[in-house]
Amino acid sequence: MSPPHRSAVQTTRPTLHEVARLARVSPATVSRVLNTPQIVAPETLERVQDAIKQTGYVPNLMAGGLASNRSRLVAAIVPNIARSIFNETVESMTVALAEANYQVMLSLSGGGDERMASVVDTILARRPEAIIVTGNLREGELKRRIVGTGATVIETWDLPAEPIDVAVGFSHTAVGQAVAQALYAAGRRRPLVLSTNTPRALAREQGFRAAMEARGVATASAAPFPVPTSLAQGREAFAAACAHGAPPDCVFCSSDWQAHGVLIEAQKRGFKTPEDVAVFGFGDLEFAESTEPALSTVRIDGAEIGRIAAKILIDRAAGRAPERAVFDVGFELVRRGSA
Amino acid sequence: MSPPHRSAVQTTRPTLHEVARLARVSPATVSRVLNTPQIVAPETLERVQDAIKQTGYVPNLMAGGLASNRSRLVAAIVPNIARSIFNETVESMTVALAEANYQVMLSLSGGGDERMASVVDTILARRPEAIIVTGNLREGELKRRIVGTGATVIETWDLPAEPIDVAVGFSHTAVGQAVAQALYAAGRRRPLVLSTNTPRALAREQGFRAAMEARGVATASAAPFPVPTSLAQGREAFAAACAHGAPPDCVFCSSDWQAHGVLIEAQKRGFKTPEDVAVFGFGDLEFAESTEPALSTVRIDGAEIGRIAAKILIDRAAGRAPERAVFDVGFELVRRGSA
DNA sequence: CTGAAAGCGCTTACAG
DNA sequence: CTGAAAGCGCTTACAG
Repeated sequence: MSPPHRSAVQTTRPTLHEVARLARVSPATVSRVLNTPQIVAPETLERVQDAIKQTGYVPNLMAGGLASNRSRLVAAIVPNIARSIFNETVESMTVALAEANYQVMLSLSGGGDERMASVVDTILARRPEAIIVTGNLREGELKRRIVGTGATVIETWDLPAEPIDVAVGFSHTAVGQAVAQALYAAGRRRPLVLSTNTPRALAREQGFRAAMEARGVATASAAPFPVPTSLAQGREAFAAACAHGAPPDCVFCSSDWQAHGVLIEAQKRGFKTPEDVAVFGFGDLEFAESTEPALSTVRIDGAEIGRIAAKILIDRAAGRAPERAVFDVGFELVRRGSA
Repeated sequence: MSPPHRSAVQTTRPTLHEVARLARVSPATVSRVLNTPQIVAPETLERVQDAIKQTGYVPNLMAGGLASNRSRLVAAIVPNIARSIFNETVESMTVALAEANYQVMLSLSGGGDERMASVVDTILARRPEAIIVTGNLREGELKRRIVGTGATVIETWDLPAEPIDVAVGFSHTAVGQAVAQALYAAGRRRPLVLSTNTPRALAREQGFRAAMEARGVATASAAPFPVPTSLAQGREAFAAACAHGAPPDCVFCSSDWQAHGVLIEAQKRGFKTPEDVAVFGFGDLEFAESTEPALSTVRIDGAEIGRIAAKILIDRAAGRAPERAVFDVGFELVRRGSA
């Protein structure tokens, strides 16, 4: 991909050998300066570092990774990045891993099973030392392929009963229960749940429904929406709910987007929030505190999930096993004006 | 990072040599099957492909990249991914490049100049064949280092007067002018502009201001906000504008987020939109059509920017120079209820 | 159409 | 603390 019309440009980079020659040491010593500086003599160190600066040398990590069998690469598989709740996790993990000289390869799994298969091949071809999964890694061939690599596998944003390796997340069922309890305590008896077609959103719905049922309250639900969620889904669902008999007196949404949509539609239809209808979101996205009224929601510390994942990886690289197989970061109910 | 407590697991992957042995061909032939299948005999092809399937062989791209001096890697530098307007561009580029067997490395430049420097080193260490920049690549050392690699450099989301190499974007000045013209034509004479501290947002503001001035109208502006933008910024800015004498009769925001915030705050203060105050956003984010009233805004085809960037890279890899140095994807004024 | 051989730029026991 | 040497897993002229 080197541009033909610029082929005259000097494009060959200095190698470790050239640095070694300039510093009058062996290539091995330059390698040590780069990777284990503490074991090289101070004067040598300085001479080599000068040579590195002088030549503008940047190590070739393809060569380094091949020789050392350590790619210093972590693969993160997410459904998408356009409007993803996982982005904060990926971002904080990327920053934390960068300090340990690891780089994150983002891979998009959205777009169906065929794409997922080629995504996995593409990932494995780079020999990542760890693979972070958000969303679902379904059973089967792919999972077996990934596990077979021996790489650390971290599942995030959920607490699987049987983690593949290590998991960092929280209980979606518990979230549903907690919201149901709060809404019940506030006197709500005609709940509506908006869900999506993901296992985690469905787990929240189940938790909610079970907790309401235990209190003798039946829960209505809208057909699961596709992800990513949207304002439009919330508006649409609330409008539909109003069309069928008695409107709900509270709505538990599967995202703050949907919840904001419910807020807008309810207001347009003359409902007062929270008096006539209480609204609960999920995610505590940045805008949640700025809606009118401000959104009550469930806060997940996505950045913390990323930080913990990074720590696990770094510890493993240093030969320390993780303290446990499952890390529960919990969640927090944030009560604001809408419920 | 191989987990100590699982060290008994078979973690060595099959190599190209083993595939070759199984298929009873030379390693070179296996390599050809992988990279230039059209030049190998049909029976040989089949035998090798069987062996690949049987062994579950996945090529090692560190080795391949080292040997061929082609990393098949494209670096994308973005400020952040948590709430970034560039994500659609990155996503569409990633998908388009995947089909050509290129992988995108996402790098986060946010967090100041020191981080940017180490980000660039990290990128260069992987020897990407191309580097995509969104946001700003300021002059100086870093830019020189990047250009020095000989990699294709694509600047996106703007039309620089002197592109480093190739640029894909649109004119922010023209956007500002177009919005000003539309608002003026709608009879608005007390405009307010909300901007951010980025060169592109400032260019839009300048374009807007100049176009209004040419029509004899002065433009008020709020102090530039930091990115990423938010609902809160819009609410705050509109509240502040109302505190100082005559409120604006139209607001041009630097994002749909801000615009939505203005909508909310205006409504809360009893303003009618668009009668009392017209609101224009920027970006045509997914939620823009679902606000109340629906948001008038400027649509940018971010995915198209990504697709064009991918095409340029693929063409270059095939030895075809891009048709031109600057690709203008334009923009579209989307008139909905708010202006 | 296929193979033998050299080499890509590093790292890492091993020896001193 | 440092160097010589082998090797990581591929690709690619070159020769046939």
